[in-house]
Amino acid sequence: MKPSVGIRDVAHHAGVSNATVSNVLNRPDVVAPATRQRVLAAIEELGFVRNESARQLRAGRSRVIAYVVLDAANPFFTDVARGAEDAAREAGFALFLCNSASDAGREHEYLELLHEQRVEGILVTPVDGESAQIAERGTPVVLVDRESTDGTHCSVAVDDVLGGELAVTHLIENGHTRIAMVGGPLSIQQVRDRYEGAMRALTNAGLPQDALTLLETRGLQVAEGRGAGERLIGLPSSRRPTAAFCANDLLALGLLQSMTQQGLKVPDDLAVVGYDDIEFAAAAAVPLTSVRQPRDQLGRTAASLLLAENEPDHEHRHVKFQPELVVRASSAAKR
Amino acid sequence: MKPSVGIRDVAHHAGVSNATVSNVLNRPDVVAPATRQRVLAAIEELGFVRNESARQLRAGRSRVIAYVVLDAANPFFTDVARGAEDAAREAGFALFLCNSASDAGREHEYLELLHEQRVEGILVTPVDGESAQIAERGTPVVLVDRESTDGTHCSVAVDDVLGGELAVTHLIENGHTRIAMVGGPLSIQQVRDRYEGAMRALTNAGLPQDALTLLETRGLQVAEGRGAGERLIGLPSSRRPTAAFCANDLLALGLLQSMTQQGLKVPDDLAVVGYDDIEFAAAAAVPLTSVRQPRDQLGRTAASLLLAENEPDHEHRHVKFQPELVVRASSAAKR
DNA sequence: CCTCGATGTTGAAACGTTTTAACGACTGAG
DNA sequence: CTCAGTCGTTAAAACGTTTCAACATCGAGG
Repeated sequence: MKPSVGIRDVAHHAGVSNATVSNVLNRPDVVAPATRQRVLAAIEELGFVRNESARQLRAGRSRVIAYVVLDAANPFFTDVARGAEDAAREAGFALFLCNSASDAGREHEYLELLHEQRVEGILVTPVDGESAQIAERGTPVVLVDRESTDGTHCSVAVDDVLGGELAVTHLIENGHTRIAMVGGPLSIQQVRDRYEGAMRALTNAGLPQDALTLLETRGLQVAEGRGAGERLIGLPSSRRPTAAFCANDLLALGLLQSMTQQGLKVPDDLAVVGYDDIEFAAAAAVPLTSVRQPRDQLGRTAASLLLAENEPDHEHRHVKFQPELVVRASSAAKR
Repeated sequence: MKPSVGIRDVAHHAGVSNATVSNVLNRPDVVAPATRQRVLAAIEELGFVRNESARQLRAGRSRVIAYVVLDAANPFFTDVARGAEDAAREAGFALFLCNSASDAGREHEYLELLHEQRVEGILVTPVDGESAQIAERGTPVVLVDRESTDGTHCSVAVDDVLGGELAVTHLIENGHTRIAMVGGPLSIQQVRDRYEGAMRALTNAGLPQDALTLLETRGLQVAEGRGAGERLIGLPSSRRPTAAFCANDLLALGLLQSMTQQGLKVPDDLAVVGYDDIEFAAAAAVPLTSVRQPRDQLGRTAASLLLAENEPDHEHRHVKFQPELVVRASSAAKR
């Protein structure tokens, strides 16, 4: 471990004061070119690396924002993150990604750490409905892909109820009257909303509530989708739904996989609709019908709102985007 | 903006000294239960959040490590990250993810920032071959999925040459003698190594070097795979390769997509082998033959090596795992 | 009654920056 | 020759913690 060269070592080595070195680092224009050269040379020679902790402690501001993501393995979130990063970077900030992996405990730990780090702001797609966890602690927080219930934060969301409605309406129009909704746990708001939308579609079409069966999963990963598929296959074909609406594309892909594995045809034996329209949806075994969300915009907007929080007369805003149904082979009309 | 309550406010409010508050935070056992309660109450009441910058400045250590990833949208890397995070968390560290998005500039910026932040250590899957960028700057660095050329860092890698060899040998055994290698840019070492392995397979089989055509792409994303597919389709079928080895699964999925879109059959018109065996490979339009890497272990091992760097008598180590071919429908034997 | 060790608490000195007000040296105008 | 204004540089005071040696207090053992 090197004895850690500091700004004063550089100063001494270049024959100037600490203040001048600091100026070279932060306001290069204010220091005479000759001196600047000398200082830069010293920095280079000593291998000086500015200590961000000290800088931040004194200067009071940080140069990073963070995004606590629900599941880093879900391409939907990495796409959102990408949008957020682009916006952040344009404003001169770096973005750190944290993965809560749908675990409320982890989420809490990360949020706590980020608050302590005094990052400039935090984006978060929370695990559970209670945004109580996400209390105001001095650092601006923006909710992503989730509407702020109590108005204590800005939020950027997509109308998930509408999304669910679009999906199931589409299935109904294709002649399905026995439909499964695959998703869970219901503690995740996105799942609840999409379910609600699905029910609304039934009502609109004059179908009974029990036309839709909820097949609750423990998570939103591919493996859970496969599990749901096995449960579906286990049903006698007379009672088996003819269509499934999945709360996200990972579930849908898993479902698809177990169907083809068991020799059932999609969409003939089971029509499938996913959610998010991730890039892999189009490349799936059967190209997946899905509800598309404006991922990039979601991220960009979230970052913008976050960075606007420091403005003097800030009012919390709630932006809501509209989803869009993308029809592909997995939900072709019933014969 | 709250006037930011500090440790001394808490101390004053609880009628103790700063030192005691600090003790409550860091060595709860050393302070009398009654006092501890009083301090905790004060913390709660004032909404105190410890300032990590100050803590780190004084204490000299950080509680986070970071992973600078080549492409956060590639599930391969998020899986590696997951392994690294698990290992880190077991050792009491948090993991921050940074996305270089295959951009050397971004990578450099993130590394610089992380050095300045004095994180406990950095994992990185570097963009280009020159690990010169990743100079020693006082913070331990471990190379992930890339072998350290000059031995200045620990590294954890998978034998990519062998992987390429496995893939192409498999194709040759299935009767293919006109093979395309899809991948790029060649500045990425993984691509070069896999290419080298592919060539070696030719040699082993006694095939001429020109049995393998390199179809260089600008990146390793799905879209690039689609592009490569279009280029392949443009060839007269007499000269078109009968098999393609893709440098990763994203490319393979894109390739697959453009094939089916143009009505070409996989594997009949074109056999396809991918690399990484990401979860989506098995769920693809045609289940993808792929070279599997031990993603989770890669991450776990990398984190372990990183955390071991602080040991007094540390020697840089280079761990190399073996890849494994997973055969699926996309490369079924030639008729 | 004195001494000793154990137990809790504390004052003050760091940690490495940024920032502010002040300083001296010039320059050109009056 | 003075004065005002620039320009470049600097000393010193923060920023909010952790840590360390020192200090009370108290009960037990002699």
